[in-house]
Amino acid sequence: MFAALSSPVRLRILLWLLEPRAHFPEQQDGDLVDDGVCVGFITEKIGLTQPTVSAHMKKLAEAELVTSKRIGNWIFYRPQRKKLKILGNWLLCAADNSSVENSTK
Amino acid sequence: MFAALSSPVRLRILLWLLEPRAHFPEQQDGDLVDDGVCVGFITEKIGLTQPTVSAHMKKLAEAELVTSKRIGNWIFYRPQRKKLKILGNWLLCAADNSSVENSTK
DNA sequence: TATCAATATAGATAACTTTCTATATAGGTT
DNA sequence: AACCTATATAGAAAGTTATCTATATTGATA
Repeated sequence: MFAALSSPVRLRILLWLLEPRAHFPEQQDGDLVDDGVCVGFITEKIGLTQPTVSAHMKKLAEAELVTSKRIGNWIFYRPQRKKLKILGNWLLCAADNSSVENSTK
Repeated sequence: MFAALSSPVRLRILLWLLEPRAHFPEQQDGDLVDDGVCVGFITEKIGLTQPTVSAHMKKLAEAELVTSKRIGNWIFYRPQRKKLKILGNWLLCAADNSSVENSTK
């Protein structure tokens, strides 16, 4: 998870996905919030090639920070807010020294 | 910060530093909690060479996840709990950002 | 069925990271 | 001062990651 977040490109994309209406135009075939953002929009905004973006999205998905959903030709990526909250709480917990030594990573 | 945490070795070390009494023997010249843990202890426990550990500690320090303090010959590393809390809260905040949240927990 | 459009996969290359060995530095001790 | 001990820095080799171009896959459409 930290590895997935450690790339500035991926972190930027994830933050965009968390507030899709602030960063992307409306989509015809899928709702920005309910369905996610299509790869084409992300590719255009980040300014890298489409295969590179695909690879980044794969890593975010493997870390379960996003989920994907196909509608027609498009694949929509949506952030997994629950996962981010778990990570946030885990950090707070670790910072407070609450003798939790889990290694479920 | 995420880059610093993305190495399993560094994450492990940081978690040890957060609970030093659970993971290290007492030190003569510095208190495990108040002063931090010396590089020698960390090196022995992680099973890498001393220069490698030094490099890892440098990265953690550059990310301000630890601070260092010299006492005599030793350098003691102590975790920056405040920084971890800031990161944890930032993640929680980012996760909550957008308006609509489907509660499929 | 042939074609198109959106995304994924494969493979190559460059850049970065991790680790090591050897050596330097800085503080303490004799 | 000379030496010892703990940690840092330098430099090289190996492993990993990011990026590209070219191609494959998958679903929609004419």
